[in-house]
Amino acid sequence: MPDSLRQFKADIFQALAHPTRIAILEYLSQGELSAGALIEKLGMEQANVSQHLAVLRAKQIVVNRKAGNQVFYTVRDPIILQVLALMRTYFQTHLKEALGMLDAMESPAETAR
Amino acid sequence: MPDSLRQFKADIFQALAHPTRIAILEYLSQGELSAGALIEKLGMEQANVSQHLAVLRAKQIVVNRKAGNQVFYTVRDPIILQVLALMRTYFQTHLKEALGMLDAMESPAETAR
DNA sequence: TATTAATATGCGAATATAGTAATATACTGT
DNA sequence: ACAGTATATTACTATATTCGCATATTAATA
Repeated sequence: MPDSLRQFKADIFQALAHPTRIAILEYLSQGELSAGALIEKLGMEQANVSQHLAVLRAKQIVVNRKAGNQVFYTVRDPIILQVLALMRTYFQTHLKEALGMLDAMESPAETAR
Repeated sequence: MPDSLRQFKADIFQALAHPTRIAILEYLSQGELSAGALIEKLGMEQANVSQHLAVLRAKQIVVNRKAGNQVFYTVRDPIILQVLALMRTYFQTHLKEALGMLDAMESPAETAR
């Protein structure tokens, strides 16, 4: 497989490699949402969410539809949602290590005894 | 879902977000390989490959086994390979756009006519 | 114990990404 | 045309990633 095709895949993964963008896709997995609805659900700055949406748009992971004042987003290909679902499984399998990492970050005092 | 868990997923995606690391995982999907074998197959600098292996190790996507002089790597959880397989499907579905992007990058003269 | 082979690590430069604040654009209703 | 709402873009700063080079580590062998 030529490197350019691997670059394509890597670019998709790169687009998924941010907690906010994962959150966006998880919300969109339930169906179409407007940018404003996403901003509200995420509780984040408008500009910031808009930039993350731009990243997802650039890689064509989401598509948008303008309706008057608003812009509605959907996940273009459900395969992306399958990937996220697989990652959920992966996460559950390795929950222990994951929590270990989190513990180590959040309560370093406990790890030292 | 708490953001910390999304961060965990994002970190995994981040680890996958490089063509060299994708290549490494694709080679390892066929079975265990030594670092040296990977370096040879990839045709890249030893230090560079080793660094990419370190990224995959840090996220526990691969595990290593020392055998004397050599270090053998394997993909720890086949779910990761399923994710890559899904991405292959995704890629095939969107091959046209992907090739469009590549064309645009590689032969800008054609796009301007 | 010195030498070589296999692999990993540290460092610096170049580039990419993320967040914030400010501004721009597009549409709606008056 | 004007004001207001929804969304996108730009500019800037801080931080992270990647690569090449040099060096360190570990094991095998002379």
